[in-house]
Amino acid sequence: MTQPSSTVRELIRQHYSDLTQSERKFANALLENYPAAGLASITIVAGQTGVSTPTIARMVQKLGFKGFPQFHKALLKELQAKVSGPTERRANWATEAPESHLLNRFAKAVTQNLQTTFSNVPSEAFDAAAHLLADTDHTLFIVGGRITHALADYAFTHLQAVRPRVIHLTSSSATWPHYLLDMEKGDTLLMFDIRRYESNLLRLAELARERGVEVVLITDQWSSPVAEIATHSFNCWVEIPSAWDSNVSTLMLLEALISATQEEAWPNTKDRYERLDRLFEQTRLFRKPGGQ
Amino acid sequence: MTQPSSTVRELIRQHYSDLTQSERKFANALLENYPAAGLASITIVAGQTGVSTPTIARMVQKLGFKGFPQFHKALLKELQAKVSGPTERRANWATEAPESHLLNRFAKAVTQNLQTTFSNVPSEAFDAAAHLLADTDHTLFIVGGRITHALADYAFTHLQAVRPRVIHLTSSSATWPHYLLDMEKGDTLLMFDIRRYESNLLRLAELARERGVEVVLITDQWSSPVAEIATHSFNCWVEIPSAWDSNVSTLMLLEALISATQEEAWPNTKDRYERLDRLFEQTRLFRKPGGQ
DNA sequence: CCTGTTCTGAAAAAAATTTTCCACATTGGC
DNA sequence: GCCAATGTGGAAAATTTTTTTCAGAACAGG
Repeated sequence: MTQPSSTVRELIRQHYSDLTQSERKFANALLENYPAAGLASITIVAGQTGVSTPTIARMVQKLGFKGFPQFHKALLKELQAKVSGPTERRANWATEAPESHLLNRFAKAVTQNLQTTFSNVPSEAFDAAAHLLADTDHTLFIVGGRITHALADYAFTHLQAVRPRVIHLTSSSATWPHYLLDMEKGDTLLMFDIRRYESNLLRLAELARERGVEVVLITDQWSSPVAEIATHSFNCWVEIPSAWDSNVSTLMLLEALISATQEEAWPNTKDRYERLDRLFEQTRLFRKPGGQ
Repeated sequence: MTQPSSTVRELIRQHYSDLTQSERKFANALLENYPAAGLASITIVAGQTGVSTPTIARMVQKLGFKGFPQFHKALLKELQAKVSGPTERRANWATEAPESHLLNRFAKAVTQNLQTTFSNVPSEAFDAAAHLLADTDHTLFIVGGRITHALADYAFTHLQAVRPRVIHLTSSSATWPHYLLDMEKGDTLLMFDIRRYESNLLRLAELARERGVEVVLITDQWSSPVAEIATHSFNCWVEIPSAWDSNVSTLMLLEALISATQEEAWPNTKDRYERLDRLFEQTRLFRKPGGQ
């Protein structure tokens, strides 16, 4: 029996791991268009999702409802409570929180940043940079600054899964000379430098350049001084109403780059991914995936 | 025939004078609880209003619908449009690259994720979580998984600037017992766990909980098992057309949380920020900012 | 008080929706 | 590569919903 306190949304999350592929298809559709996507008849709902009616029927039973009508009723009750509850206006995209809530202000700023960042990425440079990152004939070095260290770490984790010969320069610049020693012509250095730009990153870039290393730079909208010597550099809009900078757009660009790199290197990467999966399986560090 | 532009609400106003007493009873009930009161079956709707089914059927025909099902569909469409409405404007924000370019496909997916994530954040839980993170009377522990380690790192770097008593649990779970030793009732543990969920994180959360530690969880749309014991948990939409998951929305939620934390702790934080600035100045690790 | 009109809801008929059953397809293990 | 187990959708059966019909109630006006 469905507990009175739990919303359908919660029920879906609770039972998500029990759901089959087709059932998840509906679950996702519903969560993305909640609750409207579940309020039509089971026939229509199934048609919109692209699955059969029995699939929907089975799924709502898994959630604990006796049948689709009961599920329908539950959704409706939630909708009723929501509308009559606080104030109706959920006009803008956001939570039920008022316009002035930090969440909404934040959403606005971040969206703006993403949009500007995207419309300023030159696609040829992007493709070229992805090509460099996918070049397994040479070594790829990654380095970040004080804040961007975490981004470099993220890039390293993913790129290491995609290709061999990836090296993460630890944040302590004292060790950098050791890495420089191993850099060769044709290697690539992926750098992150957003304000306050760090002088030792500039020094590192200069020395790498002298060795014939290609430098790919991800920086903010004002451009780090490294941009002048980088092979490719990308600007990310980072300003938010706060004392520090947002790295959401930076991460998005990075992920897009990783994705492009992966696409380019796919034939090799696929095998690598599967091996990685098996290794994780063996070390039993991870449970079976909850997701698909 | 129902005009495509007019809402049911408008139709009711237009035809109100044609309606009989019983019909108005339903019209009022619907307007007061719009649109939920009209989205159940005609039988239920009639029952709730205290009139008979033929009355409802006659009325929706007066409004211009062919039958109740068509009326139902119109209401549903309005609801759907309302939710997805203002955000739909993804316009032509993108680079000069063609629609099919990876950059644009990526932008689309990420935007969708951000939007869905945002509209699923419960603002009370958000505020409550920020309150926990800002509580300097207790220690704040931060931990992430294999991929989310970078996010935990990012959170640590920022929160450490905001407040004292922040501890980052290194990714090696072998050392976690040491940290558990120091956890006390009222402390907070900020966790990141996206699929594939890691069983040692669940164990850690359980042990922390036993010690009376508040657990704030940031997870994906399918929810880590930790969610069941967490004090507050937040779902981030992470799916992109790729073999791995995007953490853009995760980072956004994290940054929003940090921002809220900072706002809450500001009187104390301000001084802390200024001291940090002076320290950086002294160690000369950083140049003067290039930005504003 | 009667009559004609309008309104209303019970009940039957019609039209759907939902559920059940079963065969086919797909997946994962050996 | 085969077999068992599981997942999926078509189609019929069961159920519910919607519509229609129609008889009686309410009301206004004479």
